[in-house]
Formats: sequence, structure tokens, C-alpha cells
Amino acid sequence: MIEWDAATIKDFQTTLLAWFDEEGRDLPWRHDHEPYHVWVSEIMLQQTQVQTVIPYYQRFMALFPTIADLAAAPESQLLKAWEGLGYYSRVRNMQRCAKQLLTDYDGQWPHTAATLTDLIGIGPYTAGAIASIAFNEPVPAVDGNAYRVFSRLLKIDADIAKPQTRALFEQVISRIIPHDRPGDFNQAIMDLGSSYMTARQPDSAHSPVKRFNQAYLDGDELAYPVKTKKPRPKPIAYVAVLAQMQDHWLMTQRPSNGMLANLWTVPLIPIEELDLDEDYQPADLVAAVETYFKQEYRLTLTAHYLDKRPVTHTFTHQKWTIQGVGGEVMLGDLAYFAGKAVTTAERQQLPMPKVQEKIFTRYLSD
DNA sequence: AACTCGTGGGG
DNA sequence: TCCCCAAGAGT
Repeated sequence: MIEWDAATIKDFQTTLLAWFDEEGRDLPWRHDHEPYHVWVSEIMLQQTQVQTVIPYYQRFMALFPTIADLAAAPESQLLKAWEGLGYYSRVRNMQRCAKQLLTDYDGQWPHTAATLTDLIGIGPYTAGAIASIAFNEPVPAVDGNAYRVFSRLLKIDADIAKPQTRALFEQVISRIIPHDRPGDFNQAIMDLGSSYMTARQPDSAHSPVKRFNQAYLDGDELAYPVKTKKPRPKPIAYVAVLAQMQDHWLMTQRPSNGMLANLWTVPLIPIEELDLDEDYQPADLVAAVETYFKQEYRLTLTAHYLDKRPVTHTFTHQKWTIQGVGGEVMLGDLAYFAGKAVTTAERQQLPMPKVQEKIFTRYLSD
């Protein structure tokens, strides 16, 4: 790791901000510095690319223009607005945060990063982003871009997968961030990280700060940042039951904790829970699902195998393979069933994860 | 500290 | 197909 003297720091600040003034992106959430706007955009941008976020941000702001609107909205409406964006606890935590602000903070945002982290869903990165952009506090906002950019500029070889590494980057960046334009500086680092200093195919030869980029000058840019890799997703097999009760579809709401919390899907049964042999046949699967419906839901299902290839859906830690089974449920009470029967029109109003959309597309289309 | 939590894009 | 990555936070 190398260190910069005061003159180099000043030179870097001036060069970066001059570039940002000319080439910084015009994004919907950059039209003002309203903390609400900064906050919503930062939450959406967590682990999510800018191009994905833009239409969601536009729709979200039209639906929930103020913190009070967000706090008062039914959760189902929030999840519907978030549908397809992933990491759904983000929007549920945003509503908790909105209520927290109204009740505990008299609707007034705290102005410092240190106090912003007391709010639900706001961690060290988001606190730094809001504090610097909305309130002009000279604090770093250490995200993936900051790790990548500064690890290359200064050849920092600490493993960014380790939690303790954050403190090192915060210390380093704190000495470099300009006190007059901290928000612009942090956003400039992000723009730099998504343009010239990308992860896979950087273009540092044309970067405005290439003369500060020690890794590039040494020809080993791609060695940074150092990051230990994660385990591959664990395979899990499911049966999806596309069951109708007269002209209604059976839909279940997932538990309020864990994956896809509170979202709606057709009944998804881990095949491991169906007492089956190693080499079961389609007919065995159908029979096991009928038994499962009887035992778990007290529902009489007449099922049939849907002879199309399974849906596969890969999450960060799990790879689902989902075989479809169709069926008709006898009219009966749904007291033991964690869901409801809905028409096709009603179904489309429910917040559903992408994997559910794939299941419908595979098994309901001709 | 290590694990959980989605989705889309690119090589 | 598989891998990694993308403006992370909660537990």
C-alpha cells in the first residue's frame, strides 16, 4: 500500500471533481439533495445496478412521494412496488425506518453518519452516503466502488470480504475526502468505479485519474481488490403445485422471515419433504404431492405431472430446480392452508418473486 | 465473523 | 453452464 502526501491529495481532489463536474451522470436522484430522495436511491442501489434501479425509483417516487406516504402504505403495496428488485427486506426495513423517523425523530433526519446508522436498514455505507450527499458531512461512503477504486489507486491488498477491512478503507478515504464537497467526491468515486475503473474490463488508459492509479501504472490492476470467493449455491429440488379450485388458483404467502418473506407463490414443496425413493417416477411424485396436500392442508388434490422441463432459478446461496405438477382441488375450507384461492386477475395484484413468474411462464403457457 | 438475503448482466 | 459482479445490511 502506498500513501499520498498533502499535495497529491489536493491534486487528486481537484482532478476528480473537475471530471465529475463535466462527466458526472445525470441520474433521477441527483436532481436535488433531499435526504428522502438520497435515502430511497441508496437503498435501491444496494447490490443493484443503476440501470435496473432507475425505473423502480421513478415509480416509487410517484407512489410514495414523502416519508409519510411510505410509512402509511400497506406492506403489500410496498412489496408490489419492489417486485423484481430482490432483497425484499430492504423495502420492509425502509417502512420500519420511515415509522421510526416519524415517531422517534419528529420526522427530522439525523444529520451525521454516526447517528444515521441508528436507523433501521441504514448501515455504514448508506449512512456515509446520506450524510455526505444530503448533509455535507465529510465522511466516506465505502461501497464496492470505493473498495475497487482505492484498492487500485493505493494498492491496498487487504481482503475486502473481511468485515474488519472496512475500517482501513474508511481511515484511508477520510484523509482524502475534501471537506467542501464530500457528497460530490463520494459520488464521483462511484461514477469512476462504474466507468473507467470497472471490475472486469477497466479502461484506465482513458481515466481522468490514471496518473494516480498505482496498480494501473504497475500493470496489475486486475489483482485489485483482493477478495475471497464465496461458496457455490446449494442445490434444492422443489415441486410447484399449480392447483385450481374451480376458477381460482391456490397461492401461498411465504413466512415473514427468511427468503422471499411475505411474497406470494404457488405451493412449493421441497422434494426432500416428500417421502420418495431415490429413483422415483413422475407418478410417484404426483401421488406424494396428493398425500402431502391431504396431510398438510386437509385438501383433496387430484394432480397430474406437467411434462415440461423443470424451472431453474439461482439465488446467491441456493439453486432451485422446480418441477411443475398441475391439479384440481375439491371445494373445501382453506383453514389449514397458509394462503388463499384467487382469480387470475387477483393473482396479478399479489407481490411475487421472479421465480414465481418463471413457474407460470413455464407451466401455464402453451 | 460468517451466513443470509434476489436479480440481471457479462465473460 | 458457471462464475463473478453490482451504490450492503441484519443477525
